[in-house]
Amino acid sequence: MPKKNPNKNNSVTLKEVAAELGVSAMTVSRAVNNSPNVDSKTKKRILEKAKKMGYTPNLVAKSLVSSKTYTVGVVIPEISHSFFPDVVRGIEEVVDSKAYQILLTNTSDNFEKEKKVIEALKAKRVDGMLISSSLMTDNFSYYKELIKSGMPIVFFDRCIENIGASCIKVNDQAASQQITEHLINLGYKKIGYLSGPKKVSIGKARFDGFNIAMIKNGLPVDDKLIIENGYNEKGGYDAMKKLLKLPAKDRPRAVVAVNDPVAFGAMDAIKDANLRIPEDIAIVGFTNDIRANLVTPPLTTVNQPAYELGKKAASKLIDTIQEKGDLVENVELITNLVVRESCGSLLYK
Amino acid sequence: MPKKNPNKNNSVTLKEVAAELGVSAMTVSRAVNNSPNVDSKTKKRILEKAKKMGYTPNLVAKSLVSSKTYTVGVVIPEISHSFFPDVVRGIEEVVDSKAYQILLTNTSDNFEKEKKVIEALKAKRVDGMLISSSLMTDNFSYYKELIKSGMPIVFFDRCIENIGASCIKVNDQAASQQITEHLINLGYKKIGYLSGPKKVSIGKARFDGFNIAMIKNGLPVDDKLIIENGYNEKGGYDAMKKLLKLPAKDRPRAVVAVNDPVAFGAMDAIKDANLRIPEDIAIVGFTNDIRANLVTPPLTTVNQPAYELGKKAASKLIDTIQEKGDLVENVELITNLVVRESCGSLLYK
DNA sequence: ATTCAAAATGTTAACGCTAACATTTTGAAT
DNA sequence: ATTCAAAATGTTAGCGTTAACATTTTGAAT
Repeated sequence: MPKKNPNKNNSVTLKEVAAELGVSAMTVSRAVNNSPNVDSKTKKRILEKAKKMGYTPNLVAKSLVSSKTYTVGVVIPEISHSFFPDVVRGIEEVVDSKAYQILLTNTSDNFEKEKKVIEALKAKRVDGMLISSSLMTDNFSYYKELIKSGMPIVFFDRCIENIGASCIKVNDQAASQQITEHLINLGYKKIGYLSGPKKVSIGKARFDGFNIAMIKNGLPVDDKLIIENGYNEKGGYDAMKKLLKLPAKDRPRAVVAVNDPVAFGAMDAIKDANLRIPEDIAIVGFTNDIRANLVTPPLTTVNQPAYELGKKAASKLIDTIQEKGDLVENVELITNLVVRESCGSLLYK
Repeated sequence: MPKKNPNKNNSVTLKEVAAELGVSAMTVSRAVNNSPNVDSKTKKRILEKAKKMGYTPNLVAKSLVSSKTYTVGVVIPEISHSFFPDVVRGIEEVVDSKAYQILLTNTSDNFEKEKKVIEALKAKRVDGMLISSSLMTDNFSYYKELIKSGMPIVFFDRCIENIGASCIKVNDQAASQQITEHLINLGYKKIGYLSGPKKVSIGKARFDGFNIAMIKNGLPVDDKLIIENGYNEKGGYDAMKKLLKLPAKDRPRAVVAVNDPVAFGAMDAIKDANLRIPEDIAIVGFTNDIRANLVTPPLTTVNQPAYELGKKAASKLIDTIQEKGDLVENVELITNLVVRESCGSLLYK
């Protein structure tokens, strides 16, 4: 068992390779970094010796010199469902191709934790951050300062717009309006809305879209039919339960959910109440979660290109880090309505 | 627009705070690190000034001194499906509670990329690594050297056992045997197997379990009914297609898939061939993917506690890093058979 | 007032690397 | 053989921090 000082790693340094060969550390540095002006024989000797000694460059030291870590922070509100993993896959792919890596952090939709992890990422001197924020709309100062400090930031999906950072997202409001109008066109009039917290960007945008659709079509927006809760299955289940407690005649005939997990939870609540989807209550979601076409009945939803969103956000961040192109940009990726069975229809009956 | 040198970050240093206050950098260091022997008034002055100046400690420099990064590398073969995101959630939770963060890397099940990312993680001087390896069973030397170098490693799910690193996984072989015997007990005799590459630990273990079950029950293992392919939906689809090309009388009456995604792909292939599950071909999986109870028919599978597996692996790694407890340990988490409808039954017909 | 240990603060060097500059070596042209 | 620019190699200092040791200040006990 090789003894070792617990606080010191025992890895080989440039200097040790240099000493072994009787050259200077600088020459070794040049050799391992493919710098010019190194004799090819010297280089060969050095690389061989370095390999034999198990030399691995110390990027911590290198970062201290260069002020670059080739690491980007990724801040997401949850890891498990299908949307964020797909986004992360897109991010990873782009970032890896540019020789960066990602420090992944999860905020559990908690702004205090969000601030905490961002401070940690700052301390670790990431070259930039990709953030899907759980931030309240009334507290931008934190991010304004972060951006002012020069940290490259790209928001994605849950954006804070127009405070100096780029934003990659989908046309939440328009898509939400579109799917609501789809229900309206199918003949539904009494439509409820299962919202996430409206202080989150997507919460507000999607709710606005719902409202616009209703108003534009002369339908009443009934506050009793709008329930705000979390962005996950449990949030949807509990919200729907509340709607179902209303007297039958007051209940919505159709429901728009802020995202698919909420819709799934709501569907469970509807089934638990022994009601049928869509015959008793129709429902639509937003995300096109991996489960959307598997639930019973399959969920009508808005397809959000998660993987592409991740790729685009990562490209934009790396461009920002490398100061290429227009620095600040708001990008809206295209969504499309995916009509399945959960929305049913009131026509031709 | 604040001008800045692209290669220098403009963050405030200890020394700058010190100069501003006319004290030494060391005193500032002590103040911000809560070291003893700092006058409480001095400390207060320093902390206030540091805050006002926007000081954030530079962990890169700190790491260079301490040889600790409070970062662990996580190496997984894919990001998108339900199993690994759940594992990562477990990892993140534990690691965060100990003030570590994770550098997440994706190998796409490619051993060359696996080596590449591990080299990058070494260069970044992570304090340890959590690895789910796509490694060939005949090439342990790479990992043996990595472990010998003193890098704390914990394998999870796809382990390389008994080469000096801990391993957290489920009882793959026994569980695979159990689910195969479940099929046998339901009356199936002609059973096929959709395998992942057997050079991956779980590939071999699960296949062994299948074989043991067959042999123990006096059933023939027919090589033509065993197809090896990838661990994902497409792998399962293509593998099943091959089985379906057999003359009807040679086809398996039931199929064991190495994991749920492979089972999902196979189910699509079966449906595309206009056959019924389980009436024409029964099928079982392994994982208890989030989709397993949603597909039609719901998939009989082995529940693998992904989140707990992630938590356990992370705890073990941090214990190893901090040199607590027995260093090397093989842990098998408990699985349970989840019987749904895809396995059907040949009994009482 | 003096003493002196404890508390507070300061100085130096080192972590591993590379930019910037300095020196030595090489080898083609005379 | 000498010259001298180009190529190869070396030296120094600094990135931001802290461990280890050095010095100064404090204040209770005399």
